[in-house]
Amino acid sequence: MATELSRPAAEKVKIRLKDSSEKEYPKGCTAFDIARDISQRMAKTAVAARLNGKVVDLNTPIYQNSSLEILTFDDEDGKDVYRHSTAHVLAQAVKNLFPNVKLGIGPPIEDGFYYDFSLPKSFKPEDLEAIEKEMNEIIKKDYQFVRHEMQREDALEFFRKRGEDYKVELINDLPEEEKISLYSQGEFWDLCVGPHLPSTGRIKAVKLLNLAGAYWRGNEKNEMMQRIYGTSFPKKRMLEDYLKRIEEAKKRDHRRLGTQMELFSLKEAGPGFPFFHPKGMVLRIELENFWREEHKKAGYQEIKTPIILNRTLWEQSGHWEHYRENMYFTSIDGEDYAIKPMNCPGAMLVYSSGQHSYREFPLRFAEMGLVHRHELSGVLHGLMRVRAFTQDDAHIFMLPSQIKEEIQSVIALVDRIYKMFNFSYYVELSTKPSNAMGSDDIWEKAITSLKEAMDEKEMEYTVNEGEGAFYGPKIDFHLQDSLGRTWQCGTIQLDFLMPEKFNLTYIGEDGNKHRPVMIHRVIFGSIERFIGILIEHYGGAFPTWISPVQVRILPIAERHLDYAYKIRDEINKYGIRVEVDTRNEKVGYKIRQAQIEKVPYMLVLGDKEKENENVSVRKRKEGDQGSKPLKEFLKIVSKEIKLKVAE
RNA sequence: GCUGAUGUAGCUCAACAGGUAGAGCAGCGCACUCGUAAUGCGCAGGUCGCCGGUUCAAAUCCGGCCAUCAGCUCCA
Repeated sequence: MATELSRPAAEKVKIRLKDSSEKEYPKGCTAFDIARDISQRMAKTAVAARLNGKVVDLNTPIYQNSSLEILTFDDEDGKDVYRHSTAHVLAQAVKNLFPNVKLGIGPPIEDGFYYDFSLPKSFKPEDLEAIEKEMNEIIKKDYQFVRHEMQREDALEFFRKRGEDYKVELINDLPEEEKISLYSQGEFWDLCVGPHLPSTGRIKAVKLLNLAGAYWRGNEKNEMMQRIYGTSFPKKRMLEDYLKRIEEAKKRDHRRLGTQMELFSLKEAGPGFPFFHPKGMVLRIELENFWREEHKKAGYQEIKTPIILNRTLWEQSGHWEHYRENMYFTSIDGEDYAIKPMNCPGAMLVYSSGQHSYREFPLRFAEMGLVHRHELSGVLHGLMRVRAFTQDDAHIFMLPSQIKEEIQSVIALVDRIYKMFNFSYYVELSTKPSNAMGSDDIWEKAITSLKEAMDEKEMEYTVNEGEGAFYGPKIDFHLQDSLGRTWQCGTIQLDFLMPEKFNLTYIGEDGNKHRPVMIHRVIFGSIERFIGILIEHYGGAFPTWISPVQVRILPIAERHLDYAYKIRDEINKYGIRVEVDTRNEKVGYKIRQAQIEKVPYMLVLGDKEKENENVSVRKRKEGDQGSKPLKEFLKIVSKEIKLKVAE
């Protein structure tokens, strides 16, 4: 094909490249030809191409004037093609080793790929090694990935004959007019839209990571398949770096750090019911104090509602019908009671215990409410997913005309609080679920309000169809843990239904009774989950203002203990959390301990300091800061704490 | 809840092929009195997740349950 390029061809096509330069190529040339024309390096690193906006195989012939971008592993789409092709190699390897396996699907995902298989015997971890070896054989053979298009009936017949029931189901579900495409490499054929790498040999480093069950098509009513996860890279070194990164991330795991730093613990005695230890409590109380300050400033009033309430209330709120599966129950004097899974009904009762005027609106009731939810045993995860947690809740009652502005002010509060910790977050809009109460009209109205509020602020968000609460749509704020898994923290839910159910009213300008609109919202989400995220975000090295121990005094020898205690008492007077390492150890040892425990400030005290009434300051990140008068140190630390400096 | 894996001292992990448990760190004691990431010696610490079975003998083999981990489903 290289010769074709140099041969004068009758017909040419104009190709506009990524740098918006334009060049002519013979009609029918491929993206790969053009990559080769650009540079040797480009030809080597190219994995696929974007032709007029669509990602295609490198060997796709081009017959029309087009815009073309050569994709490499560094492009997100290129990465997907690379991993997707690796998934096909995985499927081929499994098929070679276990010929009676049935294939599910095998897409690329963030950081890798997976493939779902159905096989009577279950894969053992040892099998992964054998499969990986087989994959490397397939890579070595450098099979071409070849695209084939088939008539629907032929494709159905093809997979039926091979006993690939899942593929048959997939084809049957494809729209009538859709072209059916298959890809083959060597003997292996798979239903696939593509695109793919030119050949298996392009895959340079593969690693199978783990094994898990996954329901066919993500539906728990379907049979469970065996999913193999893996990843691949164009360089061995990149794979090693990736694996190292995972290892490092595991060291930041809040469950591990939480134990090490004595923040909290989880016991068999109470699965999903975390125990907070003194140091974890310090962190928690600091967060709550901060939260109270911010909410007072933002015009919220705090309330507290009971944990246990009568069944009739839950019937009224709709929880009995829509949320019973997740609730715990008890009985008192022969009557049914429920342990609250949400705070809203309590807040409704507070609202309805008096008359309200439109002049009070928006009326903001905040509540640190402890809720219990029966989560499935398999989903429990440290502090991130528990069965009892404290929501930093609020219920805001207002006029319909105040919706947009109020939602925007909650969004602003979320943003302000998250920024305190340098969190980056992403936002989802969740719409009407299948078990919802209320009419489509009301839902439509609520969803539109949320959209408008966000669009006006030019926020980026994705829409999560059918994932709203049963009483209203919501805006969700997601934060990431150390492994990049995301957890929903903040949420803003617009509710026209609860006020209806509880017959809430306010007296309007006209002197008549009207129905208020309500917002449910949390910012931390749950204090427990938020603390989990915080631990992983900072790797345990918290900003000074929330550090359980802010200053540790390290006396050099026993004779410096008295001076250490004197300094400690002095620091204590400033409300700074300080402790003395009284152990009879060398200073290097004490420093190591304090470093491991991520104490922000260490004060080394010996003869020199005692003599000059000084302290030697060491910061956990910067190291030795030299010695200075205590007063000066106090000034620096107090200011850092007061301003809540985030590192 | 489902699939797979794991469960031994406060923590991290050993104990080959059944013969009633061992190390490092942490803790405690003693000596050293020390200057910015581990001083030395000694002591103590275990219902081997729980229940049952096989066996002369079970941490080890088998069954049930519980918890944890990864993922699926679900959610703050």
